[in-house]
Amino acid sequence: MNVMNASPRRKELTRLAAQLFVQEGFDRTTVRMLAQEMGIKSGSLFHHFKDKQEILAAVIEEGTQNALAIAKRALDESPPSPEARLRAMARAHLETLFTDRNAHVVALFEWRRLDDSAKAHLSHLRDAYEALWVQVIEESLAAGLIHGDRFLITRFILGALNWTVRWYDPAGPRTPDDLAEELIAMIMPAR
Amino acid sequence: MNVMNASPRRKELTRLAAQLFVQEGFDRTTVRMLAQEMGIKSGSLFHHFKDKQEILAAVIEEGTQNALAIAKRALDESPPSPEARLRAMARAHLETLFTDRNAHVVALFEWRRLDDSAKAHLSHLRDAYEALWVQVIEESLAAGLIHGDRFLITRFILGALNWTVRWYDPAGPRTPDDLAEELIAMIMPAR
DNA sequence: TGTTTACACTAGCGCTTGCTTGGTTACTGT
DNA sequence: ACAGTAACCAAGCAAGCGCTAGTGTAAACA
Repeated sequence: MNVMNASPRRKELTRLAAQLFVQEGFDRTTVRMLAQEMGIKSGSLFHHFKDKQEILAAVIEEGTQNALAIAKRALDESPPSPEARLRAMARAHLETLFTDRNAHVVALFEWRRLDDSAKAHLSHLRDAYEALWVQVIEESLAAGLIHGDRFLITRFILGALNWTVRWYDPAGPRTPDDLAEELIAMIMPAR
Repeated sequence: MNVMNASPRRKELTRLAAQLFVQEGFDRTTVRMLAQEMGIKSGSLFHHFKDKQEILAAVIEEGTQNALAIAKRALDESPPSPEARLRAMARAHLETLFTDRNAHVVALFEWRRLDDSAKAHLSHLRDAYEALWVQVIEESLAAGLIHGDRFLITRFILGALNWTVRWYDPAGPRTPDDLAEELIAMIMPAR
């Protein structure tokens, strides 16, 4: 087997796997389907990945790392005001869903299929991403921009954003920025 | 096979199935697991249900019907003010998640596993439930209680509420009513 | 030039899956 | 007493599953 490196071939395979996992779900996606999508036979798959689990972990790792990178960059480029930073995070979240939708959806809805060791490894990445949100929300609370329970507000906002993958249509009239704008407006009292 | 009636035995089996579907997911729940949980052999299962799909449909139908009934009752018993009705809907939604969690979670996360005909049949129920939300939100908009895009606000609120199944712990310090209170406070400007 | 490495193939093993079949038991109304 | 019926069981089939073993080949490296 190839070592667990990030060969370009492996990256492409991961991208294709993400697409299939979204279409069919992890359990219903067979190694034969994955292989066919990749233009090889099912046996050859195990040259690139130790087992099916590892493909899932690779998909989720890439998606989360991507989301983290985009969010960090958005915060760096944002004006320092709490409101601007809040808006930047919401935009970044939805931008990820737009450009890297497959991996993100898999991360959200197939997380429980990971085995324990993969979960342990990847939950750090996830926590790092959530920590960005907690920080930005705390700044907004401190500035009196929003009010309420820090924990609940974080969950509600992330819930509203994550759920967008269930109904948002990129081909529709609304841009991701429209959504971000509306969400911020909804949670900020009187402006 | 038993006709598709609602025999008491079938109801109990549906309840147990919901629990397993939540624990393991639909695909990973085998008919043998279901049968064992029910204290019968796997073959006997097909006396009560035509196939595995039908079990899923039964679970989702019951869950949605329950949610609809609870929400309707909550609205009937609520004071007529838009704010009270909004709060009543949020409470009802979370109450459903608390008392009938399994069926609700299955409805949310295993919907795609339904075949087309079941989807067509059940989506009417789903739409009826969402219509209640749209109505209440429209009343709040008309009363100037909240502002913004009707469609987006509905989606954001339902997203935030649905996502609670991912983190809310009924054994924790917060009651469902606490959550409802906080959510309403979050989206209502200045009070 | 000879050796290694990356990548793919063929073939199939051992197991699990959803579901069927044919028969048995216990109860119910006539 | 007897037919009908709901509920179950034992046994197993056909298909599909993840994964392995052994081999071939072309390019890269020594």
